[in-house]
Amino acid sequence: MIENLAKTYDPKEFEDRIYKYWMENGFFKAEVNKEKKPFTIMMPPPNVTGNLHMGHALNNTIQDILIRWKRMEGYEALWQPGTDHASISTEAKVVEKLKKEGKSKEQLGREGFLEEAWAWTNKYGGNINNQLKKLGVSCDWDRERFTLDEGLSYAVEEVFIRLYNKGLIYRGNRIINWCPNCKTAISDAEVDHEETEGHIWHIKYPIKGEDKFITIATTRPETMLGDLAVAVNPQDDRYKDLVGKTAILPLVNREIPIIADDYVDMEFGTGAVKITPSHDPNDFEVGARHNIGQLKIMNDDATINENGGIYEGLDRYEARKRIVEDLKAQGYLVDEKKHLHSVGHCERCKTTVEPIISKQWFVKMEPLAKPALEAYREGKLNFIPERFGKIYVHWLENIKDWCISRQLWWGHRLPVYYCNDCDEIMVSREKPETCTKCGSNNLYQDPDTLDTWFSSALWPFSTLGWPEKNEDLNYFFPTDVLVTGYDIIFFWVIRMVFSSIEQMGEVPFKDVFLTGLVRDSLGRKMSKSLGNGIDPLDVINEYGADALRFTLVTGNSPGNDMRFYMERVEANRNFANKLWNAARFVLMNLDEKVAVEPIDKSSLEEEDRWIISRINTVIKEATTNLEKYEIGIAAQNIYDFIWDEYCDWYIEMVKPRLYGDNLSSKETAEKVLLYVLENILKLLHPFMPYITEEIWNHLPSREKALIISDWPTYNREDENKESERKMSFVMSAIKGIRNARQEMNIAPSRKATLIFVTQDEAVKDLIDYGRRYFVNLASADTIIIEDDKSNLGDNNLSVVLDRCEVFIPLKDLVDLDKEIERLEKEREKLEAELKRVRGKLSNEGFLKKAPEEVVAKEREKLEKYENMMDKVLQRIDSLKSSK
RNA sequence: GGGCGAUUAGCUCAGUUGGUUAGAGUGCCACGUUGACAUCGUGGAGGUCAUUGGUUCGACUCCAAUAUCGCCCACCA
Repeated sequence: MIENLAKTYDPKEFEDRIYKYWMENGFFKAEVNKEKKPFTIMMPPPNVTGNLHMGHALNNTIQDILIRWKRMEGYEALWQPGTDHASISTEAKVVEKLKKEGKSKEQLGREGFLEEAWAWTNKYGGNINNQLKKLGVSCDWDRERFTLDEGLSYAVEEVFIRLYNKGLIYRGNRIINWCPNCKTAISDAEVDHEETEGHIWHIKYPIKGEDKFITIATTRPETMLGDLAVAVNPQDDRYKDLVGKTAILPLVNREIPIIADDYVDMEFGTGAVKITPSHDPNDFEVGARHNIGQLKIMNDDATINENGGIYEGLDRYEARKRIVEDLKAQGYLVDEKKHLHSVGHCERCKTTVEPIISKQWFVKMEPLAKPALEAYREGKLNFIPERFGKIYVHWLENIKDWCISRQLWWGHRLPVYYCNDCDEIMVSREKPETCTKCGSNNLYQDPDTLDTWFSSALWPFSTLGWPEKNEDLNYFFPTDVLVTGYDIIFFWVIRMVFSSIEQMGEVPFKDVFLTGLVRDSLGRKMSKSLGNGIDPLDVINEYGADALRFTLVTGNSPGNDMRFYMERVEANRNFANKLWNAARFVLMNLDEKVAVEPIDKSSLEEEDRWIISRINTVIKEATTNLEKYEIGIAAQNIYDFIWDEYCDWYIEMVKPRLYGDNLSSKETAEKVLLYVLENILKLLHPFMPYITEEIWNHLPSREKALIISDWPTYNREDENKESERKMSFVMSAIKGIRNARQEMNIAPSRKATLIFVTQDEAVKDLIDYGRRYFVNLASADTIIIEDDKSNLGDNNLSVVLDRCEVFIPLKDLVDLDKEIERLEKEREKLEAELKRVRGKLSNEGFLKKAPEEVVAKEREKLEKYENMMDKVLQRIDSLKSSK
């Protein structure tokens, strides 16, 4: 008897202790080891000041499963952790904090603000890592990186400079998305489009020198203050004679040309479009083609600027209202209709984005997108599930240049300097002494910082020390798999791919595993504003990290959203408890000396061979499924085996041996129980690392920690189909007997004689051999085997099996009518089956074209069912006639 | 306007290349405290796999339409 486990599973008692044990022993560490193959995963860096939510819990659980499994398989497994500075989001939080203190960014100045931001980062920066630790993640914490680290910042500058020198980064005056609340430019990817109910107004512009008008349509009338032309389609007969003439902008009285451009859709609106080149991307293009100049009419906070005349100072929506009123009053408003259209919002603060002309820095995307597309087409990059490949391709094929400058302070400042005297641009890591063009020493650095995603795009190699050439980079890069949410493909996945190809010459990872969203029980997105978020830490606290992890990876296939139910967590906690108690049972019955002895195969009994064969198959199935990233199915394989086969059948079958007098048989049972338990713990470890390690630590046979033990492998010689067939007969007999007894309401405590009637010698042997199964599991006291049933009376329950009938004499308890009714139900079931099988076998096409083995299987079924049907009918007749 | 996903037991979901008596968890009903576990055991009820066609000897699985729901992308003022 061995030191016992606690009576009930209590994850709180050991989870933290086990995590500490792993950390103290350095099991998560990875280092260059030429003896081993590397396996690398880069953890998507969470926002440094963020908190763990279910999305993190999901993708980190998946990563941890993969890394633990590969570590056990003998790979040098590196899981690289770290955090992201999240420029716009962190800056907003700090600004808000300052606001509460009555301070502002501008008051503090850049230096002062950055001090505040670092203080904030240091205060909240550790939170998410501690939360991840609760989940059990086995990443190499010694390698933790932060996107604003010195090394990573160096990499960012390096890439910027390289791309600039290659002409892939440029500064340009173009239409960008401006967030008037965050007061910065944002990239296209950071704009969420939302269908919004607005209005469309038709406004007539007088034609100069004529008593005519041209009517345009717009959804943003305030932008007319910046109109520099009216455009029509050159094919449009309605307006042919107006092209080349001049329109007079109402309210403003500016003279603007009427131009012809293919961009205009004759079918839409009035077929005439106002052109506002500084406030609309299409108008910008049209304007450029016709060389009509620029006129910006808005400030950074979306109020009208000095170019807006009497509307100066008004907010954009106030200006819209006033302009519509004025147009109406002056008779220019022709029509006003409700109109559904898509409006861009700032992904972070939800403010309506204003397209606006601005001087910003851009990455030229086409030359970078091309090799990224090729890599995918050449199969160097796989998506799981595959369908996301299409999204990747579509985005890259339609990509536009990436606006990377942000009017923020928290982030990587552009390594760009300007000459105050001659406006020369100098890109360099350090501030140049003098202007490279005019020699002036009157230089200043660009105040802008880079898009956060510019630095995270480099994550797979910057974290390994790039641009320095080192062993780590050589060994661990490229990485093996990236696990992240599908909502981040554009922001991050694609940018890592083209950045890696550009800087490293190869893709950063082979596989991209995309997770779905974790939703609440009603299918809604978990969000702060709805207050429907479930805190993973609360769940861990109540049910343990293992139960949470199991819940997140089961009952769901890759890329699909899932609903989160506490009932499911509870069920998985119950599973952990089941395993806990099974282990407790094994240990209670295990002799310490026996535990370390090898199994003598010749002493194995039928159920031993069966369970060994079964675990062997499960090892194969689970491993294959993991290889296919079918994590949920792998988990299900293991779960079913543990609960149904190991606990419900094997442990129950083996009990008489453990309590019996045959010492050798008892010891064999102990060894097999332990052997299977060891393999169960290994298989389940990646999914439920805590409970498995805790139980493992109680096994007398353990040599080293479970986390670094060897992943089990399939052995051909352990597979035993013969034992599986035999056991499946025994189990179906037991089930049949239990079923009949319960249907007839005979309590399990009422022991009975079982009379097996069969002429099949093999079946006889098996029943004889397996007496104890029936005694223990089918409430039998005596077991009799007969050739012939002719002298058995009718006062029996009868169970029809394959090649065998069981009679249970329970004279006083058996109600004949009820028994007939029960057998009639059996008959109906068999009838349906027979009909199906006969149908198949009488179909000539089936016989001709189906594979032989499939036909043979159906023939076997037919024989079996016919045989069983005969017996059931005989029995029914016999009972009826004896009434 | 394009693209994608979902539709399977009351509920939430699996079902891996077409051949299973279509599964699980949960819920429901009945019975059960034999020393691993009531966070349990045993048995049961419950599904014409959204609809309609097609391919095939054979379709939950492949193809095409339809319907409903959801998501993503897109410059139509």
